[in-house]
Amino acid sequence: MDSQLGCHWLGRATSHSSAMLTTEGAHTVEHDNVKMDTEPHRDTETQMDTRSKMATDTDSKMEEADMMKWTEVEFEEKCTYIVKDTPREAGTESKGLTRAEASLPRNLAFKQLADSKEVIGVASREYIPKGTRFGPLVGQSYTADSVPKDANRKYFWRIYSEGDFHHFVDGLDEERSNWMRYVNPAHSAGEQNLAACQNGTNIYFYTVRAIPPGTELLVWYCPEFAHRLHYLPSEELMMQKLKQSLLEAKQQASEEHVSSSSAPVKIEHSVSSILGGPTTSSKREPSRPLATRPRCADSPDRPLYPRALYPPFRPHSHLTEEFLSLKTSPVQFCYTAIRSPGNQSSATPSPSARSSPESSPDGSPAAPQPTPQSSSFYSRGLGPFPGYSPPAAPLSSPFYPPGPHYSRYMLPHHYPLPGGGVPAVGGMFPRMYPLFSSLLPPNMPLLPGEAGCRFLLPNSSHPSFSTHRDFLLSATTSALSAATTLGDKAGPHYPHHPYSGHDHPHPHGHPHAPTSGSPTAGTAAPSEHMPTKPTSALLGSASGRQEEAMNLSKMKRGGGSTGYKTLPYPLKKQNGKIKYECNVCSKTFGQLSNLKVHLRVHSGERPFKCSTCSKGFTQLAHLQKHFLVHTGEKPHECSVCHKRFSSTSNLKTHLRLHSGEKPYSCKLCPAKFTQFVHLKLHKRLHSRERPHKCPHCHRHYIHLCSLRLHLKGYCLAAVTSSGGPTPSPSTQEELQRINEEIERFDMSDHAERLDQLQGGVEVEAVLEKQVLGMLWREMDLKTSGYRHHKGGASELQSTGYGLYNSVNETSVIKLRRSSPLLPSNVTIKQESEEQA
DNA sequence: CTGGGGACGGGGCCC
DNA sequence: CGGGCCCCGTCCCCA
Repeated sequence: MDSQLGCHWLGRATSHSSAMLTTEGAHTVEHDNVKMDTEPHRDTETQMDTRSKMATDTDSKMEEADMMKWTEVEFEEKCTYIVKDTPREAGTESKGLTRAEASLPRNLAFKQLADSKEVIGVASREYIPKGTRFGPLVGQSYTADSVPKDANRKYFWRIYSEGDFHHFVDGLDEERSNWMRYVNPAHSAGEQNLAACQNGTNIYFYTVRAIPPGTELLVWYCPEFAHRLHYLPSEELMMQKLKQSLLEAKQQASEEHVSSSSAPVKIEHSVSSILGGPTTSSKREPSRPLATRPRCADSPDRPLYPRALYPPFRPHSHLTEEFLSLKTSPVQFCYTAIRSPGNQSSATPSPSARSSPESSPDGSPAAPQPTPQSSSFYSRGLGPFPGYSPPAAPLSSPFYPPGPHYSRYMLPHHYPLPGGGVPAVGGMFPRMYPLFSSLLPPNMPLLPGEAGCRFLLPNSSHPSFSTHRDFLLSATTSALSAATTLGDKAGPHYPHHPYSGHDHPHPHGHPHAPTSGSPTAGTAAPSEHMPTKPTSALLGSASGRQEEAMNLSKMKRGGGSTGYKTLPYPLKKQNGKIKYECNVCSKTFGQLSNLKVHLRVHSGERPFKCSTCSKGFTQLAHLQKHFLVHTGEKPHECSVCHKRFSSTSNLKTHLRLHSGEKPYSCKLCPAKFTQFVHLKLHKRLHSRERPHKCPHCHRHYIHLCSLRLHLKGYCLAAVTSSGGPTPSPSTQEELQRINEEIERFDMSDHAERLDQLQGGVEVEAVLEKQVLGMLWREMDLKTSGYRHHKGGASELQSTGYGLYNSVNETSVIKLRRSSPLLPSNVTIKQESEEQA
């Protein structure tokens, strides 16, 4: 399908095809990284040229600047999308997946080495909008006292509470962690597409830019996070320092340098070491802002390197040289560095986790590295998902994550934390140690229309960095103050997100409740400042157009809504209770809110507008659903065939294909359909002109013979008007069935032929017997009392009209034999049957 | 014409 | 009270 083409490359996860792709990607990566590493400030141009032609610098910078001002609180509150981990299900182990691997959300894919299951990174399988939250990071919790002395701390994350160390989250054990352990760190602003934040006691990764399909996720601290860690706000600055340190290391370690062509070494580098300088960890460490490092009682002799990456303790390895020389593709470099023996991912340090649990804390040598061409993405849980071909490689073929991964796909920023998130604990801040192992840049071109989502530009000279300090809002900085600041700075181009109306700054700087789920509450909402149409940050970003940041609710009001607590007309009371009745269609609703929403149907008000396609919707939920069209998200998966759908309705319809349920049946023929629309279309077949109208009732027939049959005692109106006893309801029902059967016959070719035959009364008698005989047969089949009736159809068949069987054989009509209105022939049939 | 799917509108209900 | 979720229904398109 054409729809699959866009992302096809990612789905081609076979070693062959993916190798080709990876190779191509490697070149790009190399190219970008060469420039990035040598001339970091030019990376912006490179990436802009290759990926973001549609994005204007202004838009990107604005988005970047805004995002980089966000505090962790803002990240949490303004989060637009929430992607939960794939729920753990029984049998996952049998698929050879670790818990960490199995937890990968459906819209992500592991980057793997083709010849092993070694996970070396995480990439997007599809477009991921800016403002998407992943997480929380899962791992084993250790208090300072409970940490094993010999613990491998490469995956340690420190959770802070009110500035003090609270506990560790250890992602080492792949059976006790989640996929986030595999995410590589960004080493430049241009690469960064995730920002790590601690919300409450959990660590989340937020997308800080729209992520095109096939882009590796690369995480870095959010500004506030970095600030708390006393880290450099820009990873590029960090990288510069790293490179400087590596240069020093190279000089100092030239004698003990390990050839890059020799057996690869499992090289890991922690942020700490990077900062401190990799020459020697112990030597450089003092230069690092140790004061920022949380005091860890359990690591007296060695600082924590929770997610070490580059060779922190082996700064003289080939990795360093390669990194410095930039002669080797970063991809290759990455593979070389992280390759570990065996295929078990648990033993394989991915660039994100890039530290093998089995590896020594200081990075022991690893197995020979594969070529970069041998790496591949493999998508798990692909199935027949549009845009992603199920990987043919055995690595991934059996992986079909269960159920929707987007159970709370889109949540308002104020929504409670999903995924069992621990309730936020005020004042708890994370300490993060993102990895530096992967030099893979987001090398995939942007998708059309998403250019505006570009948040970070790979340019350290970007204002977002030059003003970075300004972003370092205190942990207690309220969204209000931040938003106000942003609003003042960003003005109408502030990159709002879909729900941003709630707490985004007003374009004119009007403060409002920052986190209120009810945007209107406490808002003066001067109409002159209220945009007439709501927009969504998400939508706006996806569209590439920067529309005014605005409050959805305000917009609704400004857009002509009936207003807050008011309706344009008084409500009536019924039995002392307010009757929420629509003054247009008189529909009543149980709640005022429902009525108000309903009134938009009549007013035409569509306050929720998609800034991508400008479509308007009456409800935000509809807009949210609609936006899946642009993102390509299909959160609902068929449990049988794993096909994915954007809506539950469509999934439900699809499930009928598996269950065989066809709830929409034609009353005029045996046809049944899974969708109502199909029945409607089908019914048109029955809508032929019917010139033969019954003089007593509404029925009319195509063929005269059918009318004659109908008039032969089966017209309820005629029976009633004839002075006879009023038929009982059950009898009326039976008559109805008979007439339906007559109508079916009327639709058949047999009626056509019979009409042409003009056989008169004799033929009609046969017809009657045949029609009713079919009814009997149906009933008898149901009751297992059927005995072949020699009349009816068989007789018709003998006269050349037996094809009618095909219709009646499947009739569901049942006729009670005791009906007083039954024709005599039916009675005879009954008797004969009972006598037999 | 049928079957299947995508997209969307609308309302009920819960939080 | 509004937001969000869920559901049903409808229309349209395409094979």
